[in-house]
Amino acid sequence: METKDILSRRGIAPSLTRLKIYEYLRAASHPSVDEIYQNLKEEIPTLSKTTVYNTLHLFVEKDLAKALFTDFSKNRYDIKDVPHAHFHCTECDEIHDIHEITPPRIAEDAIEGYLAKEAQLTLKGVCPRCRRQNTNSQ
Amino acid sequence: METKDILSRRGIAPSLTRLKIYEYLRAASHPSVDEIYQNLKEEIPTLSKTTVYNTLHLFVEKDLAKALFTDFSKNRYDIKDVPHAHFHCTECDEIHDIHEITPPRIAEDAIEGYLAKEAQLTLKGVCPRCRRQNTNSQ
DNA sequence: AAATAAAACTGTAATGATTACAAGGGGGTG
DNA sequence: CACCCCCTTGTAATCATTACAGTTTTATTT
Ligand SMILES: [Mn+2]
Ligand SMILES: [Mn+2]
Ligand SMILES: [Zn+2]
Ligand SMILES: [Zn+2]
Repeated sequence: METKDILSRRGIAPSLTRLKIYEYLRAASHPSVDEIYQNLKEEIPTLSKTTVYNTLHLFVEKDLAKALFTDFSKNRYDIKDVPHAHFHCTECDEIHDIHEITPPRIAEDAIEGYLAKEAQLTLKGVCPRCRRQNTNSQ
Repeated sequence: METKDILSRRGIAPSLTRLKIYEYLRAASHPSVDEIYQNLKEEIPTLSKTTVYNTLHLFVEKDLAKALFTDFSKNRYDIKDVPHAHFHCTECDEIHDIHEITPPRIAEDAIEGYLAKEAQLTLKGVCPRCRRQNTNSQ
């Protein structure tokens, strides 16, 4: 399906800016607002960072994207897609998709009294590349 | 075990400030830096917010506490204790412990190439109190 | 095609969390 | 008492995010 249609079907007008932000988010790996902004402003020189914020908020509201849970100070975003876990490398701060492990599927009423909508599973540790570098430099 | 000993055995000098911060963190529910600061400065009028930051960083480094993964702008902290999941209410922004569900126990080498150290499982939705309020106000 | 209204986008300023850094202070050791 | 270490403090700088008002673009109506 075309990006244009993905946005339209969620009631989002498919402006050029929104298409580009959506496609960047889809292709990149859990980018921050600033990463999106820095990269797209080459193509769209008039782009404003506020627009990136606005657009991501819109995507999250319309359930096209989600903000990742992290413990560093800037948010990362991800396309809503097949469920998967995330691995947060504490050395390089990259976030990798882990499809071998999935967050448990929680029914909305699984926890007495609560209304559960979404589950995120995040692992923390050292990624393959950083492990290799550590070994080599010893 | 006394708080003093808990700190000492990790190689942390048990100063009054550190004891109080540790005990606040233990008793409170996933406080932010500012919450800890605001509450403790009644008892310790000379307390500096920098000290709260320093102390929490130290606790995390020494594996006494951990920073929670969230998608809002200020970090929340938790005592390292029995594994449990967290529920993040999108209405009131409170974080509740969920002991009925636990993050999967991941072996260090569970994912090919990675070194996994820790797993956090976070649910998102509406907490019981906010659900009741929503119903009442309709 | 001009007029109008709605929506999208921009730039700047304000806010808030976090970090950087340099200096103050207090207790133990010689 | 002098010295040192490390805990603590206060201020300034940095960075992410939000608030907001104004401008541009797009769609709709006349
Ligand atoms: Mn992902
Ligand atoms: Mn907890
Ligand atoms: Zn890495
Ligand atoms: Zn709530």
